[in-house]
Amino acid sequence: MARRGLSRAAVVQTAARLADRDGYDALTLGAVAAAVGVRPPSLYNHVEGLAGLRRDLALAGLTELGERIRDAAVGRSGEDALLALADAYRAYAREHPGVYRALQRAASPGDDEIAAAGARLLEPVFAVLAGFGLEGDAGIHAARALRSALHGFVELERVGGFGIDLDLDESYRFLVRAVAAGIGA
Amino acid sequence: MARRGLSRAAVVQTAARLADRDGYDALTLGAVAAAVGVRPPSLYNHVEGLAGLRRDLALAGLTELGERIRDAAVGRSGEDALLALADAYRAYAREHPGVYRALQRAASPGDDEIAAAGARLLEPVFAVLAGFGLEGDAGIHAARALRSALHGFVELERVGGFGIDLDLDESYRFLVRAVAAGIGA
DNA sequence: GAGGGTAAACTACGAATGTTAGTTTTAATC
DNA sequence: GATTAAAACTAACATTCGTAGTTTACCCTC
Repeated sequence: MARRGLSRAAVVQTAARLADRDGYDALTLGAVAAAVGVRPPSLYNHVEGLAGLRRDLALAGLTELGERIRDAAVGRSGEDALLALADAYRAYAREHPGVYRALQRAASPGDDEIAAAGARLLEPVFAVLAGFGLEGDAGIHAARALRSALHGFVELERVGGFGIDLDLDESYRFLVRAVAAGIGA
Repeated sequence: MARRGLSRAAVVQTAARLADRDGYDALTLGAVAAAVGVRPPSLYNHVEGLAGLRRDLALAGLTELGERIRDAAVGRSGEDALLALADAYRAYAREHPGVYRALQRAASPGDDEIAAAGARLLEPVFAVLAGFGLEGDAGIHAARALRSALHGFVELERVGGFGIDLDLDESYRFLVRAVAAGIGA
C-alpha cells in the first residue's frame, strides 16, 4: 500500500547483492522483492520482469568493470599495464561473482546501452595493446586473445574448475605473462 | 503402462540432443520426457531428477571431449600437437554447445566418476606440455593457462561475445600460437 | 505353464516461480 | 480540495520440478 520510494537503481543494487551472495542462479524476483520489502509483482513497476532485471544487472556490471579497468590502466604501459588490467579484471570477478556472471550474457542485438558499455570497456584495452604495436586487425585478434584468457581463467576459478592445490595467483600471473609474451612475438 | 525399454543412456543421449538444439537452459524434464515418449515422473526411474540428468550429461560430455582430445594429440608434438588439441576442443564445443555448457559445472566433491573423467582429459594435455619441457608445477601452470585460453575463447564464441566482424578462426589460431609461444618462453 | 517379484510406467498432487489483470492507496499537481 | 498518475497490493494462472501411491508388464522360479 504505502509507497516505498523504490527505484530501478535500488532494485538492481539489491539484486546485485543477492546474486553475489547466493549465486546468479538463485536470483529470483521473490528474493529481490523480499529483500526490498515488497511483493513480487510490484517489481514490475521498476524492471521489466526477471529478464529485464538480469539485463539491468549486466549493464551495471559492465559499467563498473569498465571503470575499474580504466582506472587500473591509466598511467601504465606495456606488460605493466597488462598485468594491472588483468588484476583489476580478476579482482572484480572475485568480488562480484554473481554480477560477473550476469554481464557474460550475450549482448542482445539492438541494445545500444549494453553495446556502448562494452565499447567503453574495450577502449583502455585497445590503448594498452597499441603500446605493443598491435593495431587494426592485429589489435582485435590480440584483444580477443587477452579477453579469452582472462575470462577463461576467472570463469574456471569461479566454478571451482582448478582442482589441484597449487597457488592460483601464480597461475594467473603465468597466464598473463605468457599472453603478453605471445602477443608481442 | 507398457514398458518402453528406456535406459539411462537413452535418456541422457536425448537430453544431449535437446540441450544442443534448444540450449542448456531449455533442458527440462518435460521436454526430455516428451522426446522419449514418456511422462516426466517416469524419468525418475532412470536418472536422479533434473540435477542427476545434468550431472550425467556432464559426465558423458567430459568423456567424449576427452576422447576427442586424446585422438587429436596422438602422434603429434610441440606446437603441432597444441594446435590440433585446441582445434578438437573448439570443434567439440561448437558441435555440442549444450553439452559443453553442462560439463562446465563445478565437479561436486566426492563424485569420483566426474573426477576420473576430468583426470583422463588432462592426461594428453600434460603429455603435450611435457614436450615443451613443462613438468611439475610449471606443467600445471601451463595446463591452467592453456585451458583458460581455450575455454575463454570457446565460451565467448558460444554466447556471441565477439561482436566485431573479423574472422574467428584466425583469432583462435592467433590465441593458440600466442599461448604456445608464451608458455615456451 | 502358473505364480510371484521387480522394474517401469502411470495418475494425482503439491510447492516454487514468473507473470498478468485488476484494484487500491499514496503523493503530487492544478 | 479535487484530480491524476505512480506504485503498491491481492488474486489468479502457467510452467516446472518433484513426491506419493498405484498399476502393469516382463522375467525367473517352481
